[in-house]
Parts: sequence; structure tokens; C-alpha cells
Amino acid sequence: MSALNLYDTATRQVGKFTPIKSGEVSIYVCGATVQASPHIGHIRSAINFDTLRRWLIKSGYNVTFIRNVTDIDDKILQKAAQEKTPWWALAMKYEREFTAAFDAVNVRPPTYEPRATGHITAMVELMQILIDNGSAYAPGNGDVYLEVRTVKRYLTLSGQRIDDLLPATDDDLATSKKRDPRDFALWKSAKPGEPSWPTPWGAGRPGWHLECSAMAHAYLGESFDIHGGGLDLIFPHHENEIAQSEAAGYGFAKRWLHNAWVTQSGEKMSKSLGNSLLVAVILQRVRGIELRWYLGSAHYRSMLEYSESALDESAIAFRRIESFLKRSAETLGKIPDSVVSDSFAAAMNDDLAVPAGLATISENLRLGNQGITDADTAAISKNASEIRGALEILGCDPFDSHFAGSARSDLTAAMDGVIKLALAERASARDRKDFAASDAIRDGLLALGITIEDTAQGPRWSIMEKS
RNA sequence: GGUCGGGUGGCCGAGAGGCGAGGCAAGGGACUGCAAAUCCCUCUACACGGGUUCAAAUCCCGUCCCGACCUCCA
Repeated sequence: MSALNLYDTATRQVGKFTPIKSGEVSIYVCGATVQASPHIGHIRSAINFDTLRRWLIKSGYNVTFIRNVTDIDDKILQKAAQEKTPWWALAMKYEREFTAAFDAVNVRPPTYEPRATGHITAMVELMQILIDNGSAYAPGNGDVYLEVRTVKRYLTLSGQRIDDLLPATDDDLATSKKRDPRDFALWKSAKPGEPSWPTPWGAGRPGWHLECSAMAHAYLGESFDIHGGGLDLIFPHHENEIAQSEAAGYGFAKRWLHNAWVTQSGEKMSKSLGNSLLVAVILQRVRGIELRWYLGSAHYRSMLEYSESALDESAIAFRRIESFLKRSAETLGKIPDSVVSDSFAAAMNDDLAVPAGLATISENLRLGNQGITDADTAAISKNASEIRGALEILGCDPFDSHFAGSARSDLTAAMDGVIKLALAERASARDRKDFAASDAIRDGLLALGITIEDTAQGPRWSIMEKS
């Protein structure tokens, strides 16, 4: 099998992936700030990194996957005040929504999912190191800032120069205790009524960036293999994580991966633009497995332009594949094995080139369907197995127990018996060329959501998917 | 202003010096009582203008257009 090559935002090049420790991969992904319901952009990010994780595991690595939850920040406090609910209740409510959304699209739970508020001690320790070595300062008002000009390398990920940055506008420079307007808050002093935790520099709460440095260090150590997140996190969030962590003497992330947006009319989906499509709403249109297929089918670094018709077409394409697999299982009398083909592996090893991988699935699908027509068991088995192997990596294996649903096999068997009675009636009508009667039976079943197809092996029924 | 992406056929979407990924749609055909499903065949491209090269969608220069980030963001 060829070796895995991955893009690195820091070098803007695809290069051979070599883990720090042979056979082990450590990943930190910036997860949700739980201040609103998840939209499909959030879920796309999670799917991209879940696919990476699955591929690493399939490639034989032992993967430690950390994805955090930011459960305290300005917006959470703001929204909690608006809704007159405790901030922690609001955060937990949305955290559960994110968990449910991840689950619906078969994103595996991370190895550990740390919350910011559970790691205050680690953050205070990190701030102490930074203050002791002169990288950070506490001006006495309860805030703690990182002094960016003391950092040896700053803005290496986004390729900017510190003097090119537009000066902060949201900061009241006249009253700010910052030494430089580009310095950023590690810790924010508590305003009256706000939650706070005690520190040697005053009571307050974490700045956004500090938590990730502290939690990555807590679970993955001073250096780890991959740090991921959305494109918009490159600056400031990831630059600031690097600044803090490197100033503390940590090696930090060896490679940076960033996923692109889901867009609408070319524009990024975001709550502030009011164009976000909530996962819960989309799931009324297509099944979770279909949403995953749609969101996971684009290359992770390419924008994915959302449209209803693209989603529908994608779902239909997926059902073709699914239908072939189910038919294969019927023909073979067992669920096909899961095999990763060389061509799919080569695609995945090339910076997770999922679209190239989909081309190999198309080829398998064509040959497999041919196999069904020709009753060529070997061809069916080979192609069904290779499709299943690919779908497993993409998190879209219809035989995955995650998607098996609640269909009870005894109910299915009973239904099969009932439908076969109807099909027997239809067969005898067809025998006496009473096509009006036979079509009435087929149409009647169709009205109930059951499709009948006549195959070389006789009629076959299936339940129609929604939409 | 700085930094970073992008513009490919009717649509979606890869590729990154040579032999036109793939899918959807469309047209034709096979199979079928009809349908559905499936298979086979066919068609249509690289924003624009220069340049480099035996050869450019791909490299270089310029232009136009779209988007992202610059302290809320997946």
C-alpha cells in the first residue's frame, strides 16, 4: 500500500505523513463552541476529520483523537442572559445537539472530548509559565495577555506580518491595558454577574485560545501529529495557540489540516449571515447516511456549494450504491466482506482524495451490476466488498450497525411474506396476460411506499427512501 | 491595505506539462407485456490576453471576476 500524503497549511504543500511515534497518531481538532444549534458546515468539518481518523485506523495506526467543546465564551454568556437561562444549561443543551448531529452522520465519538471549563487548572499553570518567562503579562485589571512581539515566530501559519494586521477595532484602545493592540487575552477578568474562576491575577474566565493549548498539552503532550479545524480558525485562533504553546516551550502540532466551507451562493454558511442550514432540518429531507455521503464526497479542502438539488441528486446516487449492496447480499446469501481496493487506497493516500475514490466506487458499481446481470458470483463479491470497504472509510456503510436502525427482523420477515402473497397474485395475473390486474397490484404497493422490480431472478421488493 | 483560495462541458466535480477522472442530465441502443432497475454507445471543457515549451487546463507575466481571513466563526 502506498504511503499517506497530507497537506499541511503551514507549508501549503502535500507531503509524506510520518507520525512522531511509529504506529501512533495523535490528533487535536477544534470542536464546537456550543452557543447555537449545529449547521451542516459544523458537521462537514467533523465528517472530514472522522474520515481522516477512519483512514488512519484502517492504515494500521493507533489513533488518539481529541476534539474539544468550548463551553464558555462571550456568546454563550450573552445568549444565556437573553434567554434568562444559566450559561451552563445553555451550553449543555447545544452540546447535546452537537452530539446528536455527529451521531446522526456516524461521526465516531472522540477518544476524549474535553470541555474548556474542566481544564481551568491546566490553563492557570500554562499562564504561570508564560508570565514567568516573560511572554505574558497581567496588567492588574484581572486580564492576562500574551505579548505577541516577544514570540519568536508569530503568524507562521497564515503567512502574515504582524504590522500588516488591521488594528483591532473592538477594543477600546484608550482604556485597554494591552501593551500592543495585537496582544491577545489569555484570560478575561469577570464582569459583575459573570461566572469566574480564581487565579493569582484575579477571578475571570478563559480567553478563547488558551483552552486548546492547555487541553492539547494535557492529552497529547508537548508535541502531537495533527491539529485540525475549519479554515477560519487559522487566524487568529490557531496562530494564537501556536504562539502560546511555543512560548511555553512546547513543540505543539507537527501538521495543520483545515477544512473548507459549506457555502450558499458562494458565501460561507454562518449564523451571522443567517444562511445556516441546521442539521436537524436537513435530516428531515435525507437520512443521516445520505447527508454524510453528500458532505463527505467533496474534497475536504474544496468549498462545497450547497443546493437542495445537489443534495437530492447525491442522495439518489447513494441509494444506487446502497441498492447494489443490498442486492449483492441477497444474491450472495451473506453480507459482503469489507475490502479496501488498491485504487481506493491510493486515492485516500493522496491527501484524502475522496472524489478520486468515488470514481473507483463507480467502477465497482458498474462491474458489480454487470455481475448481478450475469449471475457472476465472484464479480459480485469482489465489487460489493470493495465498495463496502470504501464506504466504511467514508462512514457510509449501510451494513454498519450504526445505521441498521430499529427494523426488527421478524417484522421484515412477516412483511416479506405478505408482499409475496401479493406478488403471487400479480404473477398469476401476468400469466393470464391480465396486465391491468398485475399493474394494479404493483401500483397499490407503490402507493404504500413499496417498489417492485422484475429481475432475472424474479420480482424484488424494497421500501422507498424519503424525498 | 496585507494574507490566502478559486474561475473546468447543460449541471456537479477531479486533475496540475503530453495520452479528455468520475457522476448527474441529454440522445441512441439492449433487456421488459409495460414499468423499474441494470448494462452498452454518443455528445459537450478548461475566465480573458500574452509568453515559455516539440507539447499548456496544468508553468510564467498581465487583466477581469468570485470568495475567505485580518481578534465572534467549522
